[in-house]
Order: sequence, then C-alpha cells, then structure tokens
Amino acid sequence: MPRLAGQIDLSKSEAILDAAVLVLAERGVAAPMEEIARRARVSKQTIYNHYGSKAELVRALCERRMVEFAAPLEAAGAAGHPAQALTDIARILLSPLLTPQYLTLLRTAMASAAVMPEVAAALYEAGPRASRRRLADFLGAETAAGRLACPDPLEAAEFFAGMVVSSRQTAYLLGLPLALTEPQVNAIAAEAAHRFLRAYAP
Amino acid sequence: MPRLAGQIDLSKSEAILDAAVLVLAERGVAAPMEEIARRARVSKQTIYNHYGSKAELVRALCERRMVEFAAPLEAAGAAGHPAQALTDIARILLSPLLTPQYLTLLRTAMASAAVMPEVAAALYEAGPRASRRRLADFLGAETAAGRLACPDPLEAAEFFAGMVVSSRQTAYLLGLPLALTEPQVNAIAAEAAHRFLRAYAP
DNA sequence: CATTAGTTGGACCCACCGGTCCAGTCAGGC
DNA sequence: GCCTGACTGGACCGGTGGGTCCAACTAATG
Repeated sequence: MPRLAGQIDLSKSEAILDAAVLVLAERGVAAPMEEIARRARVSKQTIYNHYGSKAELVRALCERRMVEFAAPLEAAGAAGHPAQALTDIARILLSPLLTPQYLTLLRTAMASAAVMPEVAAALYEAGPRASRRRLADFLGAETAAGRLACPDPLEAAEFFAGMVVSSRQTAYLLGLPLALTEPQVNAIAAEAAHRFLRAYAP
Repeated sequence: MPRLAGQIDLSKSEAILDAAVLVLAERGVAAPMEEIARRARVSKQTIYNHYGSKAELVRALCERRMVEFAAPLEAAGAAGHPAQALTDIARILLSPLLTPQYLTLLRTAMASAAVMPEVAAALYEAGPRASRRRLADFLGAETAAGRLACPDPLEAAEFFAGMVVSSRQTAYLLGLPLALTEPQVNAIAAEAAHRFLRAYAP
C-alpha cells in the first residue's frame, strides 16, 4: 500500500467508495458514516479527510462509478449486421442491471435528487443519457446507410432502450428479486433487436 | 367536518396523506413527521392515532394512492382499431408521469425498499405490474382475433410499456425537469403505437 | 534523526427526529 | 348537562448520526 508523500492514500479513497456502495445498498441513504468507515477498514476521520462531507462522498460515488457502466457501449455497434449489433447493444444495456452496484447508484441518486439535484442530473447525463445518445448515433448511421429507417434516431433510441431495460429496472429498483440468467438476457436482447428491426425496417 | 361518534375523523386521514406526499416530495424519506403534521393542520399525535408509525404511514400512502394511477387502464382498449386502442393505452401509461405525486410515490417506495420490501413490492404489484398484465390481456385478445401477432403477450406488453415510459421515467426520478406537454404526449403515444404495430403485425 | 503529514480510534458535541405523555378543549351521544 | 373520545399544542425522552477534536502512531522526506 504505497503512500505518496504529502498526499492522501488513493487506495483508501477507492476502498471508501467500495464500502459506501455496500453500506448504501443495505441501509439506504440513511447509512451511517461510521459503518462505511468500519467496512472500509478506515477511520471516520479519514473519510472526512478524503471527501469532506457525506454529501460530497455521495457525489463522488455517483460521478466516478456511473461512468464505468456507460463505457462498454462506446465500443459496441461496429459489427456488420444490424441485427447482431442491436443484440449486442441490448445485452450491454441490460448488463448493469445484473450488478447490485448499479442499483445502489441509481437508488442513491434518486433518493438524493430532492436535496442535491446536480448529482442526480450528472449521473443521468453520464449514464442513461450517454447511452441513448450513443445508440442514436448508431441508428442515425444505419439509417444513412439505408439499412434502417429512423426519422428521429434519438426517439428510436429511447424506444429501444426502453424496451430492453424499462420494466425490469423499475421492478429492480422497487426491490423485487431480478432473477435474470445469462440465457434470458440473450433471449430478451435478441427478441428486442428482432422486433425493433421490424418496426424500423426501411 | 362530520365526525362520527367513537371514530377517527376520516377527512383528517386523507389530509395527512396529502400532506405526506407534499413533504416527502420536498424532503425525501427523511421528512420529519412534525412537518407533515403542520402541513396537514393536524397535531403530531393525531398522525400517530391514525397510522401508528411513520413506516405505517408510508405503507398506507403507497398502497392507497398507487391504485388510483392504475385504475384508468382498466377501461381502455375497448376501441375498435388496434392503432387507436394502443395510442389510448400509451397516453394512459404516460399520464402518471405528468403528476408529481406519482413521482413521489415511486421515489418513496424505492428509498424504503431496502428497509420495507413488502411496501415496494405491493406498490409494484398494484401499479406497473397490473398495467403490464392488463396490456398483455389486450394484446393476447388482439392476437387471438388475428389483428396482431404476439407470441408472448406479456413480453410484448413490457416492450410497449418500456418504449412509452422508460427513459422519461428514469430522468424524472433523477430530478430532471420533465417538460412534457399534452401534444408531445399525444405524439409519443401515436408514434409508439405505430412502431409497435409494425413490429407485431401478423 | 527530526520533520511533516496522513491515519487511527475513540471520546465528544449537537442537532434532529421518532415516538410518548399530558393537560386542556371541543363535539356528539345519552 | 354529563360522559366519551378524538383532537390540540407543546413539553419531553432517548437514540442516532453528522461532524469535530485530540493524543498517539507511522511512514515517507531531507
């Protein structure tokens, strides 16, 4: 655990965020700082050294961690056949729902939205909104290439993302057990892509 | 203000729920009971007379109020042409998002999900899930009549509901201003219905 | 080796909030 | 006119949790 001179221990910063996700998942926004500290094997004071306040910790958590979930989509969509590309994209859109961390992030941001609107807005921008935009770009390109006919790519992107994610996400946020296996994900992705292609065939 | 003998004042029960929605909207789950009481023009003790505890108040709020949002869908779908029927349904699915109360209900349930799973589950059952099931019935009937081809009506229903509601709901829950005008709602509803019909044409 | 700075654990302060209690009031039922 | 029972307002209690403080420790730097 190297510690650079005159600087805070960055590995502890990460450990704190990790612990925060865990504790927030269990106890919601009311999660006490003391337990986060305990879980991160760090003193409470250290948390305040790193983040200054609970609000700031939550802000950092949402901003830094959400980006990771949006990243995989950047690479996707290059595959030749639109059906395959859309299936891949659908799988990627669905994958965050398989990790409890994503759930915690969303819940935390939603719960804090009334008090700290900027955090929730930033998280939306970095996560769902970025995904939609990326998807819209893809749909626009396919339309230009004559393989699809999306007059309004952004709307089409929201439709597709909605098909794939929507009801499952709502249920998940409401605490229902989301028993989603790998084959199920694949089936949903393929079916959504299939239906979407029919809806927007040239 | 009629008050039946030997009974609590039911109009106050309602006033408390109304006030609770307001305060929860502003302050989230951390909203203090005292402010709910003040807003309802009722003493704190009265709230405890009516609901026993804060958790119980939240439970009552979610259960009683969510039903109202799911109700309008029961009537819909009778119209002849599927395109018209689907447009109507889409409008109804979208309409709760126009009221801040629905937002508050969802947020509160999601925030309490970690602590009181039954409440969130009940709310999901009474709201979104009931809508999906109702929609699936409609799609199944249309399929039987040969006007649609939905091999899996429940999945198709989730797809359609997702298209209409999804991304907007997520943004809304994250506190983004949802500037949705009546004509916009109509446009989205019509477009979603149109695309869905293409996707599931016989 | 002395300095500096982050870390630790634990005591501590204080505000807030859920929930209770109580004395007094007010409306119906008898 | 008296009893019953809900309602009021406000005091009150106790737990909890954000945030601070401090003395002792430790690891890089020079």
